[in-house]
Amino acid sequence: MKLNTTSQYAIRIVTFIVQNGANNKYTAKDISEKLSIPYKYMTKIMTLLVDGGIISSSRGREGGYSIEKELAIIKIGDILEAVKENLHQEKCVIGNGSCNKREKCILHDKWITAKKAMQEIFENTTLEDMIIR
Amino acid sequence: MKLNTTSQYAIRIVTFIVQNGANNKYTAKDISEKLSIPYKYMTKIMTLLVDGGIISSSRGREGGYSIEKELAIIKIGDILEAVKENLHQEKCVIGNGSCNKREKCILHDKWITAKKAMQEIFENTTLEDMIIR
DNA sequence: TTCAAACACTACTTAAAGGTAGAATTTAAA
DNA sequence: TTTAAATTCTACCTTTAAGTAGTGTTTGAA
Ligand code: SF4
Ligand code: SF4
Repeated sequence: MKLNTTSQYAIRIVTFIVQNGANNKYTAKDISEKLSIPYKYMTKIMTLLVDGGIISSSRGREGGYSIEKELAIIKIGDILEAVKENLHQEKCVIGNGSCNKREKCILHDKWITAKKAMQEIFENTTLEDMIIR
Repeated sequence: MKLNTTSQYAIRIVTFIVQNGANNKYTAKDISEKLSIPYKYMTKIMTLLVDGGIISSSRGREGGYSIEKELAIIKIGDILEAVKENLHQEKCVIGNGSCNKREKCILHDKWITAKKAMQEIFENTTLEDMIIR
């Protein structure tokens, strides 16, 4: 029961930047060393985050990554979307497709509760919320 | 955010048997057709469930699978354990290893809530609970 | 006692995720 | 204007999960 590695890395990377000052510039080398994420793998993820509008990058000497958007408008879910984690899985883990509005198993309500709790995190937590002061 | 395919199949298989009468015998062919799970893949999972003590099997003509244990003592978590799903992941998805009792991020309490809800399902739901009457 | 119907075992193939390598491009300091 | 430091692009390798194939073993009805 887990997010895939890419998603976990993505969250850690963004969190790291937010925590250390979102507007500062961080090089790929710096981030990969600090977070112990393989350099090449990390840069691949960075490109996804840049394409997804989460992170802004500047190339060349003195270049690096930063976050220029308002932290309050970027949500955890946006990060996951940028790295293509499938957030809105329709079928429940137990679902065989045969259950519906009328017939549901006893797990249903419990399951929905757990699912909601997860999605609440992804959809309502912004980067602003994640700063430890 | 999901259980792996093997685990999902396992839950569906056991649920199917429970739902249609746990003490009856079901052949691999029957189950794989009814649930649309590849035959060979399914039998592999069945062996895990048999080894894990969830399912009992009888070979030969008139053989098949059934559940002879008390349904009330088998938990969803037991099924997942039998197919080797990693249930007790220590690190949280955001965790970088640096957080601890004293320092925790704002997500922590929400995260623990969601995690607990999941584990509650796995550890407290028995097969008995899953019967739709 | 035969033999077909069932599960079990071993080994392989395919697909997807995770990870690596190297060259191309961009940039600004020297 | 050179050059080193940075991101980006394309292609490949490795590992793990998912799925397939074939053979062996067990069992009970005929
Ligand atoms: S009733 Fe709800 S919990 Fe049960 S299998 Fe269907 S979707 Fe899943
Ligand atoms: S404080 Fe809690 S939620 Fe935040 S990273 Fe650490 S374990 Fe995860």
